[in-house]
Amino acid sequence: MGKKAGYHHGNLRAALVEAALAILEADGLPGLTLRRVAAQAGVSHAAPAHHFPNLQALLTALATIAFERFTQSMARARARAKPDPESQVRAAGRGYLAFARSHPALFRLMFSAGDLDWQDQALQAAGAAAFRQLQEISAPFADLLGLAGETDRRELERLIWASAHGYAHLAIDGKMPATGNPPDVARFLSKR
Amino acid sequence: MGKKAGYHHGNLRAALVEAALAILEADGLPGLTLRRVAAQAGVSHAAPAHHFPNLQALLTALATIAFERFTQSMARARARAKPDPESQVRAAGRGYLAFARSHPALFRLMFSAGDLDWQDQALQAAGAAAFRQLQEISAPFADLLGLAGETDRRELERLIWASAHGYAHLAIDGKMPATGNPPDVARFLSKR
DNA sequence: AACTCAAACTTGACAGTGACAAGATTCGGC
DNA sequence: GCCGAATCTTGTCACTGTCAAGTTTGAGTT
Repeated sequence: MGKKAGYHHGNLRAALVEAALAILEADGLPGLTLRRVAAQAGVSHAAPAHHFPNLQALLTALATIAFERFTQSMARARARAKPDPESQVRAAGRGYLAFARSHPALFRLMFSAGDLDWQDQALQAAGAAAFRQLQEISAPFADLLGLAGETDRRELERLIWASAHGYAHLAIDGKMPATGNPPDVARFLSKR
Repeated sequence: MGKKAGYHHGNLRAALVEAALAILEADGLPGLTLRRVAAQAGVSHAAPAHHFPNLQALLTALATIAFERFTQSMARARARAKPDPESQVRAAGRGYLAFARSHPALFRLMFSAGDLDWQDQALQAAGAAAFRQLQEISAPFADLLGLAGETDRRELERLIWASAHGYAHLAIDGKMPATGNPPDVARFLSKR
């Protein structure tokens, strides 16, 4: 509905983000330059400056979107799974990995060192929402394991996050199988 | 002795690597440029080309050294620890994390996506040696857990690697506590 | 309905990057 | 002692992000 109207002037910001996402999918992070983004959006090389003061700001906007989709990927997987703690942990892990595998460049961007502005409110919120998914599946699982102490529960949370994150990272770097499920933390931790 | 002799002509390759390591520690990956490396080594901007055909080759050499030090970090930690499987797993995890925390830029470089030439023999060897450390601690621990099937043993190996890797990555990104130990996989897996 | 003015966009420039092409230099082997 | 070849320098190119100016456009006010 009509938000696309007006090109010479229009909703450039959204067009830039869309163009950047397309380039990212096609050529990865190194292929993403402000000038290419501008060109693909049909504007001059300095046009983005009015919507994003610098490259980091554009990357931050992209990462924010990425975190939102990432959260959705975990939420979708969880919704399809059974509600018991073990299944939920497994599902979140699959959602984590699925996003990384289908959008490796976005995933790398989300966790790239200094390229992002973590002072940005929207990015912080999107990141926190993603982390909340992990807290939501971790707590019931800690109960199942009978972990009472806060320290133990936090440690379990970190272990679940770290293993999912590490596996995803190694997988998109070709160090883990390109298909198949991640190691089943839930099974290893609960059985026996 | 005296390998340093001769400067106008000399052992430039080693000097370049040393300069690059210094810059990496000081300013991180984005601060590392061929021209700065050349300047710090006291040669012209095009001098590195004869020793490293392109930037990727230099980064690959750096990553190779990084993997060697990384392996040593794990080996040192293991040597200081008791020989039982649990302690060895814990120690390797600490060594993994210790290296990442004290050389974050090198660690990131080692696992940076397309910046490295994994066809390079030296890099492959150094990477394999590091991975071997994980296999060495994983096998006895699998025995301890009574895992017989090859699939299960491989899955455990991957879980240990992934959790160590993920925690290290998240730690140097500020998403995990800056000090303290990683989650104790060995304890979670064996107790109860 | 005309006018103003700020926002959006363009053009142009600058320092810095990696890579390449030629030249200059210096060392090692005969 | 001298010649060839490896090493290093100088110069240049296309490309990058960022800034400083101009130019266009559209929305709000009177």
